[in-house]
Amino acid sequence: MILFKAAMTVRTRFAPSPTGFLHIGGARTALFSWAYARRHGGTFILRVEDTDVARSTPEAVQAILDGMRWLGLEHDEGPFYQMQRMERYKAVVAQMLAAGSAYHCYTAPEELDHLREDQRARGEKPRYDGRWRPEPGKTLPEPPAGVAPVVRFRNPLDGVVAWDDQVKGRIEFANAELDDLIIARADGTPTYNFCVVVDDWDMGITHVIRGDDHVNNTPRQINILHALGAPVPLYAHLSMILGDDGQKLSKRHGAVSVTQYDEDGYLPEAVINYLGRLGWSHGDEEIFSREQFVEWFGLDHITPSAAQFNTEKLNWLNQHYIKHAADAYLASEVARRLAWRRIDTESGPALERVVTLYKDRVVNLNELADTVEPFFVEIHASAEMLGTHLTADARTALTALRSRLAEVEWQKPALSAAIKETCAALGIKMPQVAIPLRVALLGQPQSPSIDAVLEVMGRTAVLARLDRYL
RNA sequence: GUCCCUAUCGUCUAGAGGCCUAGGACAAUACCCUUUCACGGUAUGAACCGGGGUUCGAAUCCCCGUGGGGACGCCA
Repeated sequence: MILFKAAMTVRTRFAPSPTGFLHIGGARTALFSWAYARRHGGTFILRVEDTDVARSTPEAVQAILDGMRWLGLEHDEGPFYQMQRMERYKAVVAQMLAAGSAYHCYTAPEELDHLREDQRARGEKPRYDGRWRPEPGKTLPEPPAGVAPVVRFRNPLDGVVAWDDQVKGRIEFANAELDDLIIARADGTPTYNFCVVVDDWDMGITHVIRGDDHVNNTPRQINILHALGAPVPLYAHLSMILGDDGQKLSKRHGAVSVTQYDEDGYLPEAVINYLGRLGWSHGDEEIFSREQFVEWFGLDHITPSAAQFNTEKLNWLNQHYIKHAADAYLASEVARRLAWRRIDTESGPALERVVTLYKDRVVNLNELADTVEPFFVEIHASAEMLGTHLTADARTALTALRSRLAEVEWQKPALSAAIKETCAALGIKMPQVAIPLRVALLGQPQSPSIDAVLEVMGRTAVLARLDRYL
């Protein structure tokens, strides 16, 4: 059987409006759209919905692009900017006006406000009453002089609009619930619901994957598509992501940029994995790479209900990815972070070796940078720490150890033996020398295996640091 | 108010009428490992919102409540 591949090619899009950074909810929507296109060998399109001139900014566009790049969600086409497609929208509006599927409305905004107030007072759903809608046999009011009209879509009066939502199942709306929405403002600029329809049509979008706050827009968009004689794409509405506290995420409450996760020490692999698992599942699978996710991803098995963000689980994944990351990769991440602190990692022990020591002991990259830092800067234990750990007995032990360290072969087994011999000679236990040694070298009583620390730090640095206290 | 969506452990979820004594993961607790702190391992507690149906049988299907969310803009 021969299939028309071109006709079946999946085309998805991510269409953020540049009024702020890319937050976690938008990132998941982008991830799912991207993954769906990748899964089916399709095309992923980035479209910037910047028709709200008052609130859109170039900085926000850049922030979104940065977020996408950090997550590794590369688009195949675009970014397209709606502001650059004005001519096309205006042409379609003119076409609809000519065809009678849209009409001019001269109702002033204040009049609309009154109308809505009255309707609410009566317990009705606020909506435009169709006073300028042309009907056979109906006499329209005389257009007021000097008033620029808006253009409204002539929505069907009865019947239902329905679609099989790919995540929520069949959804139906009675046309009677829908009013005639404005598709072009008085100044001639088109509005959101209209631009989306024209763009999705022009760009050949086959699957609209977006946030579930758009469910109510869908029937209107479908009606416009019908009026235009355009094909109706498949819709998949993703439920929202709630904050860690179960509250809705908003700019004022909890919403942060995905790039903030970078600054906070998260690996993009961990964020992708976490987001992929939030609201989607593949049986009991918890840990999967970006590639594995793409291979498994589908629109079925997406949860229709809202999900609460859980930082603990993200941390767990981040820890996992750090533990399993290549040392060179980790070293470059840590170097970048230490550079933020103006710490030079070029001199001193090989960063990769230090990172190896700590990678399975931390949950994020900043913490890794914290633990690695003492290897590259002169650190001094606090007076309290010294008082507690560098007692007279401890100094005696360290002095004894120092003479062995001065000549021992600088390899873990020999270093370990030197410590054990010192303990045996003095009749003390391991911790009695290992802990003061940690404090002297790193300024803190915990560290990985002390022999490993010695080996990586190097003889010169170890002896120099010890001598400060002996 | 009206319309739309939604409901399994604290959290993310598995579950497509019998496989469910409801599984996994995070988190929690306990123990083990250990030169410290972690890591790791083992174990334990923890859920089908309520009420009606349908059916021999319901976490799964239907209806009604209730809770939660979204929308009702010349915002997107």
